[in-house]
Amino acid sequence: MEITISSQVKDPERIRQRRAEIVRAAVGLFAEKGFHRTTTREIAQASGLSTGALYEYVASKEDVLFLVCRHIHHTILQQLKASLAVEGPAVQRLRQSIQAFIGVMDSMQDEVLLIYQESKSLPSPFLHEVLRQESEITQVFDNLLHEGIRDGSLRTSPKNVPLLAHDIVVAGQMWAFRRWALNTMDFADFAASQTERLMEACGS
Amino acid sequence: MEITISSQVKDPERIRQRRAEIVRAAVGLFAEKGFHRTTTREIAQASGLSTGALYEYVASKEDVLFLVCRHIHHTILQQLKASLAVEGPAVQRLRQSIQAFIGVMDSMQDEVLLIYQESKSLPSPFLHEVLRQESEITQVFDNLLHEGIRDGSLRTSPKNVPLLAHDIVVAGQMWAFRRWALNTMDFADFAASQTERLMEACGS
Amino acid sequence: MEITISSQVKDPERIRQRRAEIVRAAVGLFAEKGFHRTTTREIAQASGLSTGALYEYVASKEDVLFLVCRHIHHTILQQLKASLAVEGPAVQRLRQSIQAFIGVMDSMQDEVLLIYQESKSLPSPFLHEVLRQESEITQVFDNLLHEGIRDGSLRTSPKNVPLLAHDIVVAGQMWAFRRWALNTMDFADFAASQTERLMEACGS
Amino acid sequence: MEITISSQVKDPERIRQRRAEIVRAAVGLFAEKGFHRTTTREIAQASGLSTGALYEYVASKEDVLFLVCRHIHHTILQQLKASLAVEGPAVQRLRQSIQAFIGVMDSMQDEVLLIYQESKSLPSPFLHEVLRQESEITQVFDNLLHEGIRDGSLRTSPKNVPLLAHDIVVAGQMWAFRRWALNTMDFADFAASQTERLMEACGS
DNA sequence: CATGAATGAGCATTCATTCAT
DNA sequence: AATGAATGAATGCTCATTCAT
Repeated sequence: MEITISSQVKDPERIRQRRAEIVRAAVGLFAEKGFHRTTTREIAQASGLSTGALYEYVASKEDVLFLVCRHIHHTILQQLKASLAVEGPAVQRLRQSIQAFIGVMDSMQDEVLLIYQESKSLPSPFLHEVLRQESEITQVFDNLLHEGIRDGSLRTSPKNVPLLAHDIVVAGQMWAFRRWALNTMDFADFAASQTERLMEACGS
Repeated sequence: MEITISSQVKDPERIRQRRAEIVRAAVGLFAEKGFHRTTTREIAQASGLSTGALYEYVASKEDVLFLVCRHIHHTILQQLKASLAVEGPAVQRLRQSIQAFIGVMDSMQDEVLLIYQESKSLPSPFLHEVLRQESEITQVFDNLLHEGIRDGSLRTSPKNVPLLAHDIVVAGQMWAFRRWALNTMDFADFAASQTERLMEACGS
Repeated sequence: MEITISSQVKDPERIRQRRAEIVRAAVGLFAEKGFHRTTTREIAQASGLSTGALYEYVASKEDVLFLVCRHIHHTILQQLKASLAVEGPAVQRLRQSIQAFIGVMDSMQDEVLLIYQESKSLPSPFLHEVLRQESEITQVFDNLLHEGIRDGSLRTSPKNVPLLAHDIVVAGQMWAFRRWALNTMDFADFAASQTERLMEACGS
Repeated sequence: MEITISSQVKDPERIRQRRAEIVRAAVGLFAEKGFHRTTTREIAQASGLSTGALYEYVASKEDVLFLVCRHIHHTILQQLKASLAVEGPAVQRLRQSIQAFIGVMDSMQDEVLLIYQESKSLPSPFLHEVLRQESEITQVFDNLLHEGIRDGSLRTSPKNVPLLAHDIVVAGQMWAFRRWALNTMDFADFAASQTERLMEACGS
């Protein structure tokens, strides 16, 4: 199910470590100069690898981009799901999750922007996997909204749910991709305003 | 104020015509394969120019990208401003503009996506100009919101205005940049839902 | 029918000239160091072209190899066919052709060796064309043999013809590909001996 | 006299076994993809060795090619010499040897082709040894021809002998290197025809 | 003004060989 | 002896830009 990136190296633990280094290095480079303007030599060097060693852990530059995108999504999803581990009516968990999500968007501005700008450079199967992961994020809110409707804590129609879920995600991500305009604004204000607006839109 | 792209050619009308061709060709190519994967040869050919002639109307590939972005913004702004030419309370003009804007986003999906994905490849002065134009779009809604507060047709605080304006723009643009997920949805439904949600958020 | 090698350049005469240069340069390099040990940079330089210019006349290194092989076969065939332009019984024209062919093998030792050693590096469609051309050479002798049988100047069975034709070709080519062993021998002796032996085998 | 390929390993029997594996693997790979397109990794893997272990039995990729060529020649010579162990006039042993040789060419088509196409990649001292072995094969026929002249079973002049010996070898090898054209022919027919023709050329 | 051939720096990727473990 | 990860020079090819005609 999960896409597997092939490696020449046998030790899985070493692969894990080196790829973590590669991703760490590449996020910085891609965020700074973009995927196409970053050379594999730069990625290798910034990862502490030789030109050739990079290709022992990855089969192409596109593989690196995919690893980067996947890592970003994993991180976001993990933090988002952690925020769900509270008791109470769905409306409360929804608010919690929106706040958590916006917080993650703040701490991962570069990464979110990167996905917006570079994922189109992914080969088709990789792109689909990345979009699937992006959908998974939206799905978290989709599920919460349905729960809220079921337990009566949210007053909105199920037919509004899918779009509302997307609105939530986009309202959070914009802190990253419209940073150039929103940087005059205090993050706390942004987070509070967006949360309130979204909660109301969801019928809280 | 406006950035001027230099040209070897004297006749301004010829420059206008040729650049229109270049932009038309480049929008298609950039949308299809991205800025970096498009070659200047392809742009020239698709514009009906020779490789060399392209460089009589433009000094670099980045110039082409800038012309493309500027043209997209001009088109959007023009259509958006046309929607303002109605009488009545601001609330009514706001609704009109939001609907118009979402309509434009639908008809310019490729172009909007293009700006999201490729504007980072612009050299700094160009990028700033493009962001200024993007702000101009937001400003349209910003102004309408302030008007609505002044004429009492909108019940919201002025301090909410900047973010609300951004929310409106992003809520429209997402039809373009999340097309991969929203394509299961009918455009009319999308437009209606977003308009309602945004109007309520604005205190209509 | 004939395979066409694509070029970015429009002027066919210029293509002809430059490719002639490329072939001339490549024959020398391939003969000296082999196809794989020759770099495209070397080919370009030896052709009086820049690295990039080479690729205006050819799409890949394999294209160069094909052009080389085709040129060699064209030259051989042309000289071989010139030798047929005599009157008289087939037996006489056969002898003439064998002598001419062996003479060509002598003057094109490097080229014949090159085809033996490098044609396997051709992509499949090119390889087939090269083998077709090689067959064309054999066919010349095949035809002469049949003529000789018909006009009674050769006493052999038609069923022997195909193999005899190959024997002739190979008996000539060996002057090139077994040069390392035959270089103790005088060319005139070689030519005379092989011609006699082949003529007898053909039933003259 | 014999060239010795150095090894890091002490035990000669182990060297023998491992090199036999290497040769077996490399023949297949070289025949399939050629010397240059085969990687040392592939050779190692196909030999059941690790990348590093390969270099304990061989000092370079060229060493492998040499071992391959030498093994091929050994096999051919051994089978050829086995065919000489009959009594009778030289003419009879010659016929026997030609038939045996052509049979070997049939069973070793890939190997013979390999030597034709790849031996030029051998470093000079190796190449000379390989050519010496090739000469040894020719020498078998050279000797038989001289014997036949001495014992009166062959009517030809000693001065024809060297070239005749080469003709025999080449006439057999062509079954391998012109396989692409001769594959329409039955092997038995080929063997019979070539044997007759060669015997006659030798004055039987 | 227009053409399109030429330039050459730049890039992703490969692979023979080495060497620490 | 064996392993397999690491090295880094080398290579085929691309493409933005220039400039002679």
